[in-house]
Amino acid sequence: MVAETGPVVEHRIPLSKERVLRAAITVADQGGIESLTMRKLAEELGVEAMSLYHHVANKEAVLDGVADVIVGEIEEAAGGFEVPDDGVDWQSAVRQRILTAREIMLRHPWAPVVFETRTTISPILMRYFDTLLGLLREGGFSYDLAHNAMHAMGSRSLGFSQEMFKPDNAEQADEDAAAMLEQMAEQFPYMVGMMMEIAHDDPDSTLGWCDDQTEFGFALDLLLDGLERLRAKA
Amino acid sequence: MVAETGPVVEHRIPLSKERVLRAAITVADQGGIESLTMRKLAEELGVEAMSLYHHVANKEAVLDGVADVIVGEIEEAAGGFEVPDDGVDWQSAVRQRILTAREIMLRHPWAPVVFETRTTISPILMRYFDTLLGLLREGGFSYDLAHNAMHAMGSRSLGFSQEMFKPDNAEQADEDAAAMLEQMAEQFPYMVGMMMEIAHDDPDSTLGWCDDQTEFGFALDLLLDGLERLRAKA
DNA sequence: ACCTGAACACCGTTCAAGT
DNA sequence: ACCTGAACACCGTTCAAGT
Repeated sequence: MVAETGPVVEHRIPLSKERVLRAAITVADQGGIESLTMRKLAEELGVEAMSLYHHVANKEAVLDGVADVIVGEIEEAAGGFEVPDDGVDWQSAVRQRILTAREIMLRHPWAPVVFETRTTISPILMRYFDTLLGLLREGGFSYDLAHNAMHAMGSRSLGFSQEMFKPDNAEQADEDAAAMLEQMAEQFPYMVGMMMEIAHDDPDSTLGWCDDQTEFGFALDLLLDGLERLRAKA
Repeated sequence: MVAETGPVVEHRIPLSKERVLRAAITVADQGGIESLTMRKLAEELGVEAMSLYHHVANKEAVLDGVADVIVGEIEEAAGGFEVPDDGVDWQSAVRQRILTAREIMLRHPWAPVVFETRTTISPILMRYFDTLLGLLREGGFSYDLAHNAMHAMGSRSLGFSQEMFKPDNAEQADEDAAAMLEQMAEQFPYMVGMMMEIAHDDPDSTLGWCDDQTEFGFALDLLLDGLERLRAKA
């Protein structure tokens, strides 16, 4: 009883939806999204799993909330979701906004699967898309072309890289790539040819791990340049 | 004992990895990927869950196998993964191959999440990408530009649509959209403006449900046209 | 009011045992 | 050899009970 007043006070920070969502992001950042269980989340908060249900309806609500917090991080990093109403260079404005979103997503590599599994679009996420659409409109797009543009950007507009080859282990990827070079030249001639040329041009490059930032920028600008051409032509 | 010879024979079709994977695809097609559990899969095969482990190492191996079967379906639909070695119109060849992949993916809407959660690239999937790369090379791409092109296409090269707005319930989406039009004009001005124009131009269109095929084609051709421009300039 | 212990219905998977 | 029953360690979630 005597020693209880000290440390016990720390445990008395009351639970709240805010704290639960923040803790969920911490757990996912540290152990990946598959490590985010209600029990683990409770442990992170020094509480029993069942206590969480007084602040969130269920696990889906946790994931909904986590997605919203992340959009909030994007909004903060972007300095708000404002749409300047004249003299916008739409292309650099859209590029900047998407690259900001990407920065946040890089901090939370598990975030894309959370967004992809949401079944409704929350108000703040809708606000993100509305202002992105606004940048296109104020930049001279018709609604029809802007509509097509939003679909063409797809999840890339939230900073998702959409890569098919994304090893979670770069060393393993390099080993795999090296094994391919040795054994599979006749099975995958073009892949092997490409890797050999990359290795020749830049001997220090890792074979299995491309420069994500460069590749993301290439794809984004390819889209934006194509859209600008269509806008100017219309 | 007397009546056993008849129906029992049906149950004697021996289990095999092939049958397990086919059944897994059937279960996922019918109930979605979240309904694919080892117990459900066993039930589909008229067997106990534990029997599956004599033919597949674990659930991850089931998902690996399912992904391979789907790439096999693409290969069959494409008439093989050949790369004609001269006189290729790369743009229509690549477009055709990707649209074929998309046809298969539309039959298995759950497939993208299966591919996205694989941690290794299987030989047949590598073969798909190798021949796609081959189409670019034979169409006049440098390895460097072809490399960038593969990254820019990303998961779209397997027919994934990468849409952010994909309601699993079109009616619900329409209700949501209608609610937005009424209540949220000042909160999402550009979205509301876009929807009102679409509704005006095509009064029969559902607000929440766009023409996926048109949107996919628009995005794909935007990419392919941009790549052709870069190829011709180089 | 906020938190909890025990329990339930599900998972994937192991193991020893059946034919 | 192929299949199974019982069990284990995990899930998300409910409910009645505690303070």
